[in-house]
Amino acid sequence: MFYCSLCQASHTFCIQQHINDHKPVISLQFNEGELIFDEEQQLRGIYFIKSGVCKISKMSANGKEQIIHFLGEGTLLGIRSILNEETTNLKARALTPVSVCFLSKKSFFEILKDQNFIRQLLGTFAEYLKATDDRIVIMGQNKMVQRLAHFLIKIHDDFGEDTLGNLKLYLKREDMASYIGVTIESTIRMLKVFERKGLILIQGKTLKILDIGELKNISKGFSF
Amino acid sequence: MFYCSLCQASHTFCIQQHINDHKPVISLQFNEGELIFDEEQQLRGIYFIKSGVCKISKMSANGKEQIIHFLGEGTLLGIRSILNEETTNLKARALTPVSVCFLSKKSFFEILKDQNFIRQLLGTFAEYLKATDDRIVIMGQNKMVQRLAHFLIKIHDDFGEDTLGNLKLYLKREDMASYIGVTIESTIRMLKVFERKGLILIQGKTLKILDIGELKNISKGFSF
DNA sequence: TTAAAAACCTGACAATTATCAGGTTTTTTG
DNA sequence: CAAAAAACCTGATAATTGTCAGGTTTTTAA
Repeated sequence: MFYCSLCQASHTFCIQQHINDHKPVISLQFNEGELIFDEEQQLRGIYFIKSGVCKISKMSANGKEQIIHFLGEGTLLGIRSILNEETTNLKARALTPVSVCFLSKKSFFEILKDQNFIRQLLGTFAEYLKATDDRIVIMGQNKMVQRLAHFLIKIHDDFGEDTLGNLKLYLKREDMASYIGVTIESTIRMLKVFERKGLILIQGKTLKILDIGELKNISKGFSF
Repeated sequence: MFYCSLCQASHTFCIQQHINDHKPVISLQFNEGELIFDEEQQLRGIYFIKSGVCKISKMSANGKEQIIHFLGEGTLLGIRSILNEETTNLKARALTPVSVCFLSKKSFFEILKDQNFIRQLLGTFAEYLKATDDRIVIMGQNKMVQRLAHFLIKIHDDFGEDTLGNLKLYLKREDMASYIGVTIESTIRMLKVFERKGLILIQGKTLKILDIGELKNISKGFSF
């Protein structure tokens, strides 16, 4: 993590560091719920999340939405389609107010000449691949109890708690369900089970994790 | 696709083209069923599949194996862990006799200086990412009928038919089940359903697809 | 070539998850 | 603020998939 004087934000790595005297990036803001880009769209460049959280999803042939990842600050969006010169295969929507740097395709390929940037990019890709591989394993081998427990831990680890100890990122039951790949009803029922067992506490829009150790056990298929 | 005079094989792209006067690659052979590398292993380099098919899998916390992909010729293995300087997170096992080029870490990083190679590598990563994203959607949103139909089409498209019209790649029910994320029993039962409907024909180790159009419909959740 | 091992198959039953058809509560908006 | 909309919740029931406990067939190896 380092502090970027241009972005005014802390990142694991930052496009702007590599731009130097190339084209300046454009700063864009998206409101909560706004679409950043849709599937099958022709992008003119890539997006770097400075702050906020997005959901990355894809429609199944059934017409149901599967959320692939929740991504926060320090993440690049849209590189895959820019690199392959294809339309996007995923949809990105802001879950909170989101601030991004937009970098044109041309500028991106300029930066791509920088050896340092390439290595960071390859490393990022590699990380992302590892994460998606893990996700396939979880979707394929785990029951929904485990998937929900794993999801809660992930949201806790990735986006943290507020001062009261509640999860910072609020998500609708619908989005939780779409991420873990079950129906809304099943998600609600299992959340209630977790609450009754004293693992979490739900009060309106807030969700507090009370027993992360037990949730970890559940996610691994031990107890429950 | 081009023909590589060193490998004596056709590839979409080839490491050896980029090696020039660097270290020569080592040619390795693996028998059917042999382990190429396991999880949590420290690799000394990367592998490029010249011929044959591998299964790439990962153990879930439950102790059950999830097959992530079946990979054939022209594929690179082990780059993720080399790039991140980490141990492997996946296991690679030969499903048929497999012939690979092994390229040491040092040589790999030499080649990585070549702009052409980098672009090809990034493109490959991007393709792979798209494939895994699709896989998450299928695992999350589709019932096992759809997943099995999708699997059969994929094996057909990726590895083709022999002269008699049977699938070239033979897979055990166990591996089919592990790929689609269900039990062996469920897999067997659904294959029988497909056979009774006249969509496939099973004779011993051979499996012939009779109605690929209908399988495609099923995979999309239409009929059935 | 014949045991042994591995792979394949089946049925009965249990567990998990989805569907449907309502509710209630919370949030948004005119 | 009141009405509308969205989000959340519940129960009854059905569909899907897993588990267990056997089989049979095919392949492997002594």
